[in-house]
Amino acid sequence: MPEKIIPDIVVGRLPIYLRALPRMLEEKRRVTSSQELGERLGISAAQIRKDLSQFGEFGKQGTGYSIDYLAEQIRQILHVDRVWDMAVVGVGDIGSAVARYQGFSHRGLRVAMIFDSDPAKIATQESSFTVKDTKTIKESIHEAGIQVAMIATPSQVAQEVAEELVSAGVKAILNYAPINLTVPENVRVQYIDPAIHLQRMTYYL
Amino acid sequence: MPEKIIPDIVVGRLPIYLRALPRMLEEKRRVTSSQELGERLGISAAQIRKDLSQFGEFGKQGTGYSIDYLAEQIRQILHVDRVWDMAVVGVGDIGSAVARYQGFSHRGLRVAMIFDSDPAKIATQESSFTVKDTKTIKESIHEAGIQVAMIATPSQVAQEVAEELVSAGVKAILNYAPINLTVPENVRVQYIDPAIHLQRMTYYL
DNA sequence: TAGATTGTTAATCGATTAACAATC
DNA sequence: TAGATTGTTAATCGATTAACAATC
Repeated sequence: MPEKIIPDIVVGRLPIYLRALPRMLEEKRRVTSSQELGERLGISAAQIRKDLSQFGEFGKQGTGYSIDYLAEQIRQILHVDRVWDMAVVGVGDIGSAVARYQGFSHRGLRVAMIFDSDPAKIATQESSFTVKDTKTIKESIHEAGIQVAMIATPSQVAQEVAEELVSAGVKAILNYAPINLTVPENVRVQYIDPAIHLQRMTYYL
Repeated sequence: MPEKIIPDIVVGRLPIYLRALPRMLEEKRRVTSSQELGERLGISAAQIRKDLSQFGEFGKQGTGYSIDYLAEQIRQILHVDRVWDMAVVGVGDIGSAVARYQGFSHRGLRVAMIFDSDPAKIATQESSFTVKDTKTIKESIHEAGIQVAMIATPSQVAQEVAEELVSAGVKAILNYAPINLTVPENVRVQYIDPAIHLQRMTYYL
């Protein structure tokens, strides 16, 4: 039975829907509609219904969606109804900010390990972690069964770090280095580069 | 004369093209083709040619594109052939990492001012900046004529900070707080939220 | 000249929106 | 019941790709 292929652009919107739902709960809302959610997010109601309907029927005619239930369903779809251990490579400004960030654990992710190649940093304490030598990436990550990693190294070494991570079994990489990575097609990469986002806006200034 | 409207998705790819070009120069390349650039970026050659042709004719049949010339043209299109001053609001882990980041200036941007509301931080030194009181946002930013800002505050105050920035004349906001902002339609917002990118990948794990 | 690669058009593909029957 | 809102289909819209004449 061939599994239905969901467009990547639809998958990409699910985390945005999911992020909004706990905020609505905080406001003591219990039920929402595609229209209300759409207005908050600047997305059309039709699109939200269409996206969600790819995965099942989560709403009730006349009433809308139970916020709690919808959030739980999206968590399951995205596999964040569990917690994924992550490795961070590069303990510079960004790497340590990420290591200290408290916001991941509610969202199905957690930093479990950090690496650097600088002898002055290796074996020191950073947040609640002892910095490991990047030379041990393959062994440590493989042993821990970690599949998700963030690269926060200088651009020059990002590609080789990526290859090391892949050989250790990593399947999802979030890259903070401002460079395009080449990885096998069964590995996913996402990029965070503030300058890219900013240049996208300066066009309109 | 109505100016041609360029799709936002095309504008969004220009910074990606631009980022790759100086790297090619470093490798002593002087000329490239849509095919070569496309292979590096995982984008089709036809799309790159189509995108660029929206803005002019930058290549030569049979030869390709002069890397130097193309980069300069894209910089002009994106208005990063100058340097934009930016304000950073929130001097936590992310805010200070951004304030210290050296990579903006080559790309047409520069942090010029940082703000926090914590009395323990106001007037202290952070990187090369003296932290200003968020209460002075409107006055300081307006006086400096700053149009670009980054929000790196807790989510709870991000919306009100955004409104303050807008009233000070800011037209482009990069938001690190994991929350959707509501702004007037002449103001652009881009979001950076690592958890969103990560959840987009855990779907496939 | 022969080979390569652009810029552009037309064809294809895919995503978004509008509309509405079903139904809570 | 009347009103509201879903899930889904068909229509529209927009983006990507293929193909090729032009030309360096």
